[in-house]
Amino acid sequence: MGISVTTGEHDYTLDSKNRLVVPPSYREALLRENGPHFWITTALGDDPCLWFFLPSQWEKLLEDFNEQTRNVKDKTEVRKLRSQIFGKASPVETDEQGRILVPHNLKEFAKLKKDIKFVGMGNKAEIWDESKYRKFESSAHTAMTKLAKELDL
Amino acid sequence: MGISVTTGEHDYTLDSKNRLVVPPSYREALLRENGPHFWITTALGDDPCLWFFLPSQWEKLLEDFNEQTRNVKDKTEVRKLRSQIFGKASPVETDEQGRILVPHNLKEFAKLKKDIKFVGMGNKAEIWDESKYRKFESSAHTAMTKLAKELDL
DNA sequence: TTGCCGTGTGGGGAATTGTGGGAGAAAGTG
DNA sequence: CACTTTCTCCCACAATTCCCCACACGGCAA
Repeated sequence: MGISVTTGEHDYTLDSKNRLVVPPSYREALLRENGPHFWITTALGDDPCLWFFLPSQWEKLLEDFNEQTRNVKDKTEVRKLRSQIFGKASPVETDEQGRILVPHNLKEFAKLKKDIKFVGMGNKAEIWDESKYRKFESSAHTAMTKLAKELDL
Repeated sequence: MGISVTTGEHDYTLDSKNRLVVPPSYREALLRENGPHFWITTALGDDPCLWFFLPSQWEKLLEDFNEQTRNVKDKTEVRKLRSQIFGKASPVETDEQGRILVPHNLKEFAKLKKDIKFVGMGNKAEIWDESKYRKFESSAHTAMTKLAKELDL
């Protein structure tokens, strides 16, 4: 399946009505999947960004989650995790101009201002406030440089 | 099977007459199911919140309950659980503005004040007092971060 | 060049949604 | 019985959301 679709950086602006353009390649991919809508949610790690999925990518995430939590004995823990995944996620459709509406709580979570980075990651996309992304990128770069030295590549 | 309906966080206020708005997507789902009403009851486990169901979700809960308690030896415990879930359950209809009336005992159980979080969980929704939910959320988030690393998401 | 199309950005206005309150009906109380 | 309280069915209204339309810009083909 086309990993080529979900790569690359895209610069957009979040307007006063919280609308955000989805890259054309994603819209085409949605059509190819006959999907009804995208999925958007908070990042599950430590990064203050949002995750954005095609239907197939979202299904995959759910499968992985079910797989991983299948043999957890204490189901209250699993319920907590469910609340993180489902509780934050929203299905989003594009308008005629190819824009989605970013839910308030997600905009809040990722501290999105006006300038937005849309970053393809293969199995998902990430949505970043542009200034936050620059900081993250540079720190990621130094960490990577460090690792590169140790790896003797 | 539209799991897509019951997701996301929704902020509402419980008014002086114990009325609470149901998110529009749930109302639409009820119409699609030709259902007469929603179901509301106390949560199982330790969480001081309410559970809220579409008719189809309620049916599913019934089945799952019977299924999973079939080979429990101590039937007294099963009866207690059953009365906990089904005994306190109420069918609830929306008024013209899309609000349900929260039963006294349930409001009491979940310690609901004014600010309410309505949280979709895929197979149900949870109704939380907003301040209680914030605490629960932070503990859930750390658990999720841990899992995210293990899952390599 | 000129015209056309896809794309990104903005805005107006109608429709929906969320919140509150009033008046009468029903139910509980002395 | 009278009287108070609680419900229930309305109505009102502000805020938000949704559905269009407008337009600038750039690539591309005739």
